[in-house]
Amino acid sequence: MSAAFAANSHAIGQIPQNLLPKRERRKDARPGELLAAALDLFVEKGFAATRAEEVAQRAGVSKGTLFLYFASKEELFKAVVRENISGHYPHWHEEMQSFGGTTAEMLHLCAQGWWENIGATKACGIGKLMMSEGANFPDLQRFYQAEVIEAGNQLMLRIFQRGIDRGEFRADLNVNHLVHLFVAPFLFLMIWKHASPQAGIPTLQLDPKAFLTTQIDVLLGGLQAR
Amino acid sequence: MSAAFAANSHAIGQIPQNLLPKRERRKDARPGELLAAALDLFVEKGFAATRAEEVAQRAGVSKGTLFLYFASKEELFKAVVRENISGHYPHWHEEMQSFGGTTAEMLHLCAQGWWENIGATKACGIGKLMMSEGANFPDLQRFYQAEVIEAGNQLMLRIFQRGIDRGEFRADLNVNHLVHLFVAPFLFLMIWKHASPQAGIPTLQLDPKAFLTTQIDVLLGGLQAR
Amino acid sequence: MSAAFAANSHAIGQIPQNLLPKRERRKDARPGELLAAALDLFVEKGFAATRAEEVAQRAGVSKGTLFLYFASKEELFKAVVRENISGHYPHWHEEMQSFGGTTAEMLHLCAQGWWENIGATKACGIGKLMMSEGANFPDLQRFYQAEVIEAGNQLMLRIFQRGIDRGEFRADLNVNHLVHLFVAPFLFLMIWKHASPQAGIPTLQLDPKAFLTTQIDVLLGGLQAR
Amino acid sequence: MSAAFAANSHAIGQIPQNLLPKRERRKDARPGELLAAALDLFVEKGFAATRAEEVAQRAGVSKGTLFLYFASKEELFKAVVRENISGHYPHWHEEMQSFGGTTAEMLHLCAQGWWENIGATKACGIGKLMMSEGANFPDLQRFYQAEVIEAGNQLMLRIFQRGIDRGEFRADLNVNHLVHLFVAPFLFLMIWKHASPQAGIPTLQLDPKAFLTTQIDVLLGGLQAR
DNA sequence: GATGAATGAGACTTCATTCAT
DNA sequence: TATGAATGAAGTCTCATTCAT
Repeated sequence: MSAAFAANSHAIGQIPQNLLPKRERRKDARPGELLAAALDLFVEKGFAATRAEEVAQRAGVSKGTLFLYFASKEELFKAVVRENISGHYPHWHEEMQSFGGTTAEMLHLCAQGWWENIGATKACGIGKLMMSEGANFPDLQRFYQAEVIEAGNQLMLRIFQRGIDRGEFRADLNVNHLVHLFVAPFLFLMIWKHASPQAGIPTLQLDPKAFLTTQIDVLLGGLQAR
Repeated sequence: MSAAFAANSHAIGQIPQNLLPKRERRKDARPGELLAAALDLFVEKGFAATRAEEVAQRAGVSKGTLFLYFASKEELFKAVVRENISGHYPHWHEEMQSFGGTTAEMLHLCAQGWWENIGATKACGIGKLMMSEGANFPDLQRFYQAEVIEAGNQLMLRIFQRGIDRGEFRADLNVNHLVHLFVAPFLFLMIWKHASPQAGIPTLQLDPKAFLTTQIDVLLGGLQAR
Repeated sequence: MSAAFAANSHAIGQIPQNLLPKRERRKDARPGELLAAALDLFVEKGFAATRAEEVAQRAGVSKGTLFLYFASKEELFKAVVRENISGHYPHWHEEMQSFGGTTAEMLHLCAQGWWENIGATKACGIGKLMMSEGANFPDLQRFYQAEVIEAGNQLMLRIFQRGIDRGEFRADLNVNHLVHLFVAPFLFLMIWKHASPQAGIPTLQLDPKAFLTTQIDVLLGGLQAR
Repeated sequence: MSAAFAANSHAIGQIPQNLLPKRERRKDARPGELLAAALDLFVEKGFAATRAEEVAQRAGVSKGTLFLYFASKEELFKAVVRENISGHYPHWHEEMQSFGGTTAEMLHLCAQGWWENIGATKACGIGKLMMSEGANFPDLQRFYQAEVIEAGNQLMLRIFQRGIDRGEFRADLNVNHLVHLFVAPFLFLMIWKHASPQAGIPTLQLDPKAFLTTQIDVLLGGLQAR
């Protein structure tokens, strides 16, 4: 197992299309091109400062075409979030269901999967964006809270519950708190990544994967059923 | 010494005005009220999302008055930065010049001063704001880089140089790197403070002053001339 | 006679097609389906508010197909007008030419034909539409004026002239005025029909055919050559 | 009494301002100028076809200024309706309260007031506009229904009730129906007025005030308590 | 100095129309 | 012939900035 856990990198729901007639291929490719351009620009400039026309231009289409595929700038953003973040969840959930190893292994695979699919990619910038601008776009804030945060927490909740149910973890701890503890280092990495490039922040040398591994090991140390 | 180092809290350049006739006082107070309102709103909503009129309203004046004192929204922001961050530098520089203790003590006082004047105040949000929005406002980015980051680094550079010159610190290390190492925990606190309230970031219990003390002690441990 | 006068209801220029192979039939039916959909929507929502795509959808074809048959939305509207209003004129003209009865009978048959083919159908809404929106679409206004109003008036003119020529009507009246007098009740019915459903207009019980009959009889009373 | 009933023609809530400093006067005059321009254009071209910028231009101001006074095109329309139609209601209501004559006289004065303040003015076009375009702007439709139609009906309801209560009118009739009967000729005039100028509608000579008088007399004939 | 009315560039969004397939 | 993806002009609305008073 597990290879798959971490390896469906990008291209959620994208199919090789080299056999389709060109027009058709174009049609199917458009949303992807637009989503890619939008991800770039949203992460680069923020939501408010990204102009719809610029997204279209970068995707090589006209302004009108963008609105052909996405009803509004906010819907475009939601699609970017689904494509790059919450779209991974169902797959991760399946992986988890069919996983045979220990729950500790599972948590490490989660970390690896997250890093490879989100942490190390531009998708990571979306989290930072929501922190900066969320308050100005309540609809997006609600969407992100529900579709990314809550849903993500649910995913983790099940894993910790599995650990408890199988007797691997102590049963006397609040599972929600465990989730928060587990998630904290991921959030830290998200911030750290996007704080760096800009305003003169010094190196703060850090190997993210090693960092995550350490954090999880520490957590697991405290979780082990005696 | 030192009390002054940490205690010029707010109101840089503001004079107690309770003795002036009311009309006069109001007039002189205007820019201060505007700067306070602007700080609040910039930190709360970001630079782009803060409307000039709202700043004026919160300061109890009209939009026109704002532009009477500040040529543009960007200039207003610069003034806020000067008032709340770089405005401290000359004073800190003087403190440093006249300081009689060890350089290690000096660094601890720096940390304390920073925390009390910036870290614990709204000014802290400006750093986060520059990280989020800096890229969209190159002029501000340049200004902040020069007036806050470079100037701050110069300040620290002189302190470390003093330590080396006085034989307190090892002389075989790159002083710039030392500055970066020293500054990193401050940046971390800045991020940590502004990451919390919003999108589901968990508590991450942390006593900032103790955290800074520890970080500096660790650094000093490695710096001590043998 | 006369049956024909009143009975070519809809489907001007439409041919029974049940014997053709399906593909062919569809092809030829296209414009008719589009015209029907367009009539519905124009009457329902007005000219400006009717979107071309919606017309196409309701006709079960794509937007492109609509523009294959009609060069523009305005041309589509003109075609609707021809199909449903002015398209009747040639036929009515022929009826008139070959009609053997009195001119008074003729006028009553006109009223009946108008009511059955226009007044009682959706076509009636086109008149109201031109009253509401005509001013915003000068090209349509001109077209309607010429093709529907002027041409219709010509038709009536000939009838009244026939009455005069045949000594049935007084010869000392301005024929144009007679036409206007005759047409007024038709306009009234057009307005009345489309004013009702909406903004609180009360029932105003009215039997349109009886109303027309009465109006014409009154007119004829004044027209009779002594 | 009664003069006032019919004579507050236009200028609801407008005060002679020749004594105010020019700037102030300007400020207060703007909304009125914009409302006048908007009334003209809405009646002339309809709601959808009227561009905000055109309204501003005709009022001699810029696009931005319009939105300074009216939050949206729909709000502008509502303000036009209030200024020209429902704004009269409170005054009419007071007139009615303090009126000493018979209810029949009252109804005639209503008709006169309506004709002078609405029927004979551009305000009359608003009714026609709502009939044509209301369906496309549900929010306006609701507003108009509540603020103009329902409120107007309430006004009339009280009058008829007064007639019944004072024994002037038969008590065995549904008062709502009476209101509808009374209102019908007003609606007819509204339509009639706006049907004429455009698509070649013939003269249909009609003296509106005489028409209203006749209609009301007929109604009163049927209403008289025996 | 202070005001706040006025401006207009610029953003999002709609939709008739085109055109490659 | 039929499609439907693509376009871009045009419309509504926002807001930093100006300026007469």
